[in-house]
Amino acid sequence: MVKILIVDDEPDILEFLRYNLEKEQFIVFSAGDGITGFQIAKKELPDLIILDIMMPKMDGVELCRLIRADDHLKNTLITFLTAREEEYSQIAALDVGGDDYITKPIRPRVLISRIKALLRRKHTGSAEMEEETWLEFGDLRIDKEKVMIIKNGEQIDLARKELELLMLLVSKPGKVFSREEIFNKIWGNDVIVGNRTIDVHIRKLREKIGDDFIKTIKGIGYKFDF
Amino acid sequence: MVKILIVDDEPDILEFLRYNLEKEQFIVFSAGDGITGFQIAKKELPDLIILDIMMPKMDGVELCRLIRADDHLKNTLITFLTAREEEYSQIAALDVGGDDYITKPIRPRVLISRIKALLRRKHTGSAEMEEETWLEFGDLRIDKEKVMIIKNGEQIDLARKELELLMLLVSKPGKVFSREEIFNKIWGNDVIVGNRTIDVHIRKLREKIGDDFIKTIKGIGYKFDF
DNA sequence: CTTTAAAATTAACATTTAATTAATATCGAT
DNA sequence: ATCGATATTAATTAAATGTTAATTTTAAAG
Repeated sequence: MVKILIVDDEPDILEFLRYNLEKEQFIVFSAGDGITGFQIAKKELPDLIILDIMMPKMDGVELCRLIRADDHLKNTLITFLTAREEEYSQIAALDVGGDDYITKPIRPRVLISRIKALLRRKHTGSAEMEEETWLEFGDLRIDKEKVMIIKNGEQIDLARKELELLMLLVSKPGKVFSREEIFNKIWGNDVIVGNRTIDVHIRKLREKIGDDFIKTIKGIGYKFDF
Repeated sequence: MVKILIVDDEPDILEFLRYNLEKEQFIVFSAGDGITGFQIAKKELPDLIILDIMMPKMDGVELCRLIRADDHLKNTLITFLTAREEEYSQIAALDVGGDDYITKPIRPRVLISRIKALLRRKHTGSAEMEEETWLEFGDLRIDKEKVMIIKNGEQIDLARKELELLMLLVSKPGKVFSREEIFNKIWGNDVIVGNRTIDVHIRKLREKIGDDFIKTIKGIGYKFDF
């Protein structure tokens, strides 16, 4: 029986997670703040702890440090919950010893499959490291390794430049990339291509992944929006 | 005469499966929901039941539990149908006592060969889910351990480089291997060969195993696709 | 140590298609 | 309404890959 502890200050989220996890036969504990969470963790020794990053009193990162410093808990799996925007927190989270992070809004299927992947990884020891090479945004999955996307369950191949462009935009969701920046990163400073080239690639991408993801900021550039 | 029961809420899928199974001389029953499915199963005692995981009223996993709990049906073979995405369902499905699962979109050749393999396994009475050391892609079987290829039941001899190349691609189905990567893994960093060498080997492979399996991603590399 | 057949590689040429350009239309701010 | 920026579509280009056959290498057999 796998025990999971959830630490989050929002009751709605606690309830939502509890419901979805219990449906999958996990044993769920929950706490509304980091201090309580730490106490429960020490008592129950869960297999996995899901931590909200933003919390009053003690935030997730802080609690994670505590857990990693505790002899009985140091090997416990930790998954962070973060709002999509806080990408810096995500980095901090993994720095401080998190095993994974999940962005809000939480999608049950993603949540469950990530958790199971984590647990499996721990079980099988290590080296296997079934690295998830894909990113998921709503009904869009971007699989870099397979050079394709899955949109509504349908597989679509990308061309090289399309993939490069998409990965660039996706590397910082929400950030606006200027045309100049895109040229430099994808073509390099020296290569000279006409100024409609980017537009055409953007168009092909939109055709494949849908119009909603890539937004034009006129006079400035493009951004991947989600 | 082998009897197969299909339970799926999508009429299109039912019809598609029925067509393909009857073509193979199976006797086919079908039901549009779990409850009806269970009734038919008790009456007809099929050899194999194909269950869609996602269904209204009673989902496939639930029905599977029922079947496994029923004295007359508990040994019936069960194959799940899952969308490619629902990785976790697949795990749940096998947990709950499924014998196999097939991902949508369903490929007739794969379907039939999997079903036959299942039936064969049951007949030969090997009680335990013997670990399959081979990979089956439609009518192509690749046995990694025995290092041999069987196409349409006929063994194909591959030359050494051909085999190495195929094994490399198959080691991560779907992953795109760059030419550089292929060179490094098969020839080694130091050996220098002309740049059409890989193409020629790819061509010979395609000649032997069929054109559909190895896909070119221009500008990036090749992938084993199925 | 040849001989021989298969395999691997190279070379020459053909074909494919992603990437780019070009031409024209549309948009959006002022 | 105008102008600069972006969108769209189709045509073109250039690079990558496909194909075939000839050549070289390898390995096995005599």
